[in-house]
Formats: sequence, C-alpha cells, structure tokens
Amino acid sequence: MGRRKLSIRRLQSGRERQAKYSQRKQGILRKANDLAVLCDTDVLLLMFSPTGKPCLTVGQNKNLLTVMERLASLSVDYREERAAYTLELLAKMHRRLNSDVDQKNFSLDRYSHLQLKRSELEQLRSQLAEKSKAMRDWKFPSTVNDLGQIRRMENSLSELMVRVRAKKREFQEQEEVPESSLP
Amino acid sequence: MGRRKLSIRRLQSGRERQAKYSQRKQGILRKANDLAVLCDTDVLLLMFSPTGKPCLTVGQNKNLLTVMERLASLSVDYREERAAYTLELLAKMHRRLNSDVDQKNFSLDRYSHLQLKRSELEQLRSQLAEKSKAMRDWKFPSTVNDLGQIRRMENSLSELMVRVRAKKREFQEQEEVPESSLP
DNA sequence: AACTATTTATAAGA
DNA sequence: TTCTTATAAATAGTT
Repeated sequence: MGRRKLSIRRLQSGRERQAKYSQRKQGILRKANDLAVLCDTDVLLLMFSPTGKPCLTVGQNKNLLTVMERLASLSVDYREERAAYTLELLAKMHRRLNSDVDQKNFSLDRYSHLQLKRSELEQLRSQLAEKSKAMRDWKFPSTVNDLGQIRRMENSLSELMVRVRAKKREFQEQEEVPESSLP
Repeated sequence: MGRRKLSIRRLQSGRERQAKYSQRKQGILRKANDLAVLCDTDVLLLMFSPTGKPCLTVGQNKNLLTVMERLASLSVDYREERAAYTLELLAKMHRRLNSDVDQKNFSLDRYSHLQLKRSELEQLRSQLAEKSKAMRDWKFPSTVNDLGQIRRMENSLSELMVRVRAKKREFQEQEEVPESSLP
C-alpha cells in the first residue's frame, strides 16, 4: 500500500522505526475499533512506541481489566487446555533429557577410541553423572492449579531447553576433540 | 476496501458478525505483526470472536505476562498520571454531586407552584435529604497507591455517575408532573 | 503534515 | 467455507 512494496523486517534506524510507528499506529487502531464495532466483540490492542510510550485501546467501552478478566476467567476449560499443553511439553522435555543422559551414560565406551586413560574416562563419567543429576532429579508437577504456576513452569521449561542445548553442545565438543591432541 | 463502502456499525445478525470477524481477523493480525516487526516494538492484540473464542497474539516473541508487566510497571510516572486523572475526575463528580444536592435542597420552594400540601412538601424534602445523604457523605481518598485502588475508585466513579443521572431523571420527573393531577 | 502512485485489504458475489 | 474480482483503504516514498 504505497509507492513500493515494503518488506516486513526490522527497520534499520530508530528514526525510521519511530516514523513508521506513527504512520501505522492510526491504521491499526482504526482496524481494531472497526472490528469491535462491526462484530460487537471485545478487542484489546496494546502497543508500545519505539520510545516506550504505551498506547492502549479497548473496543466496546470496555477497559483493560474487564477484558483481561474475561480472558483470565475464560472458563476452566481454556486454562486447563493451556495447563495440559504446558505439562505435556514439560513431560516431553523431561523424558528427552533423561533419555539423552541415559544414552550418554550407557555409551561412555564410545570414548574409548579416544584412547583416554582409565582414570580420565572415570573422571569424565563422574562429571557427566554429576551434571546430569540435577536434570535427572528435576521433578515436574502432575497438576497445575493457577496461571502463576503455569507461568513458572513455562520459565522452568525455557531453562530446561537451554540446559538440553548446552548438554548437546558439550557432547558435541567432546566428540570433536581430535585424537592427535590426546596423549 | 471492497465492492462498496461498509459503514462501521454493529452488523445485524450474529451470522454476519461471525463472518465479518473471520474475514477481518487475519487482516488485523497481520497488521499487528507487521508493526511489531517493522518497529521492533511490543504489540499485544487480544480479541474475542462473537462466539467468545479468544485470540491472543503478542509480537516479538513476547508473551502476555511480559507485556502486561511492562505496562503495569511502566514507571511510577505513568501510574501517578493515571491516578491523578482518576482523582481529578472523582473530585469533579463529588463537587458536582454535592452542588446538585445543595441546589435542590435550597430551592425546594420551586415546587411550591405545584400546590403540594405542606406535609407533602416536607415529605419530599426529607426523601431528598435521605437519598442525598449517602452521596454527600461519600468520601474519596486524597492519594492513590496502587492499580487496584485506582480500579476500585474508577468503579465508584461509574456508580456515582449512574446515581447522578438517576438523580437528574428523578428531578425531571418531579417537574414533569402536570398540575392538574395534583389536589 | 500533505500528496499520490501503488499496494493491500476486503465487500459482495459465485 | 473458500475463491474471485471490483473497489475502498492504507500507506511508501516523497515534498
């Protein structure tokens, strides 16, 4: 909608971003309002300008709290769906993590071709065991009761994923050690 | 943006509203995402379909809580500005209310032309005094410390406005009584 | 902030 | 619902 097609990617300069924000802000505000009026629905739009100034609009004479409460109380179904999804993801990560650890623990013999000394092998094994203990012992709850708990679990999930990635990198690095560098 | 110009007013049938919602939902979602990407800003869009199904999207890989917290913690300035505004409105309503009540109390003689009996006039006066007492005695706080308090005050404000409107209607109805219906 | 050439969104119809 | 197409709206580049 303009002289040329603009590809949707972060604009380079802050000045460009601020200009574009001013340019498009009115448009999206109108869209939100039109939708709310035409369809007689709640529409909440909250945006922050690149300089951090907030712009909040809620259709249909509602206010932020009303709409957020509508979402929060949306029905036990919705929350439970969300909770179930989070739990499922967590369980999957947990299994994957333990499976990784088990696999590595059971296949430490793979490193024997590196011609490590027996003591070094044992040391490696104990390091791995130690590092994997926290992961292995990590428990996830079997039920979720509130949004706060869901949120904390999602944070745990993020941390877990970081740890899994770090673990993978660690093993990759172990395997990339060239034989010539070993005694 | 279509064969004809569509005027922005609530569509008549639920079927039309649902259809229009489906039609426009994608458009506004794209707008919200484009804005977030182009300007590297937080954009939160929450809408409910006419059937009550929620649709939440938050730009820039953020989540609902992150953005709401950004708003909530936006700076003491913003909250204070909001609190000051709410307080100002409340004070204005309070003054207006008391001024209305005082005016009416002092001008009860206006109703004398209705040729009410003295006892009826006294009864009216006492009813008015009683009804206005709650309003007159209503106190508003001089400081606001948290968003919850602001919210409660905004609710009080709504109630106050309803009561003021009711009061006005009441006086109007009093004045609309035709003389012929009185003894 | 205002101007237009263009692109985009979408209203109506199939 | 989904597609098509004429047309209204939004807006990119420019001033």
